[in-house]
Amino acid sequence: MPSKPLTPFQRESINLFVGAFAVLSLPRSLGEIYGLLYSSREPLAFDDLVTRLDLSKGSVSEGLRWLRSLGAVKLVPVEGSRKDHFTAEISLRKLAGGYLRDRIDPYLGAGGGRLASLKQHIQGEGPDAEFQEGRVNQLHSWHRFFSKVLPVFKALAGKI
Amino acid sequence: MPSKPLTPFQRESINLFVGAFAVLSLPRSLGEIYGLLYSSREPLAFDDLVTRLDLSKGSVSEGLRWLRSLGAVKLVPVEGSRKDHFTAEISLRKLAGGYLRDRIDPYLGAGGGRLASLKQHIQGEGPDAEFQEGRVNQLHSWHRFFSKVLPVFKALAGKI
DNA sequence: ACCCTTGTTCGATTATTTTTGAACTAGCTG
DNA sequence: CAGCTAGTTCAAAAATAATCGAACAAGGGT
Repeated sequence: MPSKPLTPFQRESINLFVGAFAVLSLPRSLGEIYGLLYSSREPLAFDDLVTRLDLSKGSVSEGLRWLRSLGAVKLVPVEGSRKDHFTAEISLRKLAGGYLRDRIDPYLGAGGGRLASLKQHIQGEGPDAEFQEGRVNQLHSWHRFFSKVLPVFKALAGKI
Repeated sequence: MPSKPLTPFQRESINLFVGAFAVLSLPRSLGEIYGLLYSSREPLAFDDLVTRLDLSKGSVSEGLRWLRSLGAVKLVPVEGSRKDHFTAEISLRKLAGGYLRDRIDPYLGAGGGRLASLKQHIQGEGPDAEFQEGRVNQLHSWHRFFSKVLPVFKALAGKI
């Protein structure tokens, strides 16, 4: 029995975020949780999420863990309740920043090492070796590009 | 029987691209195909990909279709062969542009409509309605942000 | 016209990811 | 301390996605 049915505004918001999360290949349950929190004025308790979204406790627990580690959801204390309550983080800086930090930065960070290793494996003579060097150089310039652009992106997101 | 074993340089390149594709949650086979083409000086025929990567014809066919539709791989004519031959597109502008065009732009493009629809569903009185309007306004500003920043990103990628 | 060779399509299979649910831990509360 | 309530964990189930492979076009070449 859903304790309190979702409002149309909440349902639409949830759809919108489910879609946005899907663009990043993230599971539906994350979009639902974030979407409901985003469209709710009051912080919601753990089991509001379970009952109103009709998800299992397990999904909500893991979903919240993921969203919190990203910085997309905050735990807020609620007067007179010992339940955990949550709200959506609505700073684009933190949302986008968290995603980039968790998913992109690690790969980019390891990129330098990977490129050095790739360079080790250049082999052959003449045109072959030159071709391979050209590729490695290009990968370096891609790496530099992303290393410069992503921080700028984060900074711009902070202006919103 | 693998016709011609992969060179260490090719194996490393493939790993690198498998990882990069994984960051975007794209399947391993796409990374393998792109990685091998990227690290091969000569265009490769369809069944070079099949035998050297040990993938099925089906996977290679669908993988190439996907990569081509993105603009990441080009079909090139090869003198005296009626087989299709392929090379990697190495312009970052085209790679990133193709990905954004296919995966992000459609969502962003539909975003305007979705937001208008969300606005329709605002309901309630006083603080509730104000809260919901606030959310819709914020979503609009996020939408504007991405609509401005992504083209700039594409333009910058063209400089590489 | 009839074979090859080349590549595509698409249902079946396999692998991976997501979700569930039940057992468990933590720690308040009376 | 016993009994609740709140939330986590993790193995199993369900759902989804990726890959395979056999049947099928398309279009030369002889």
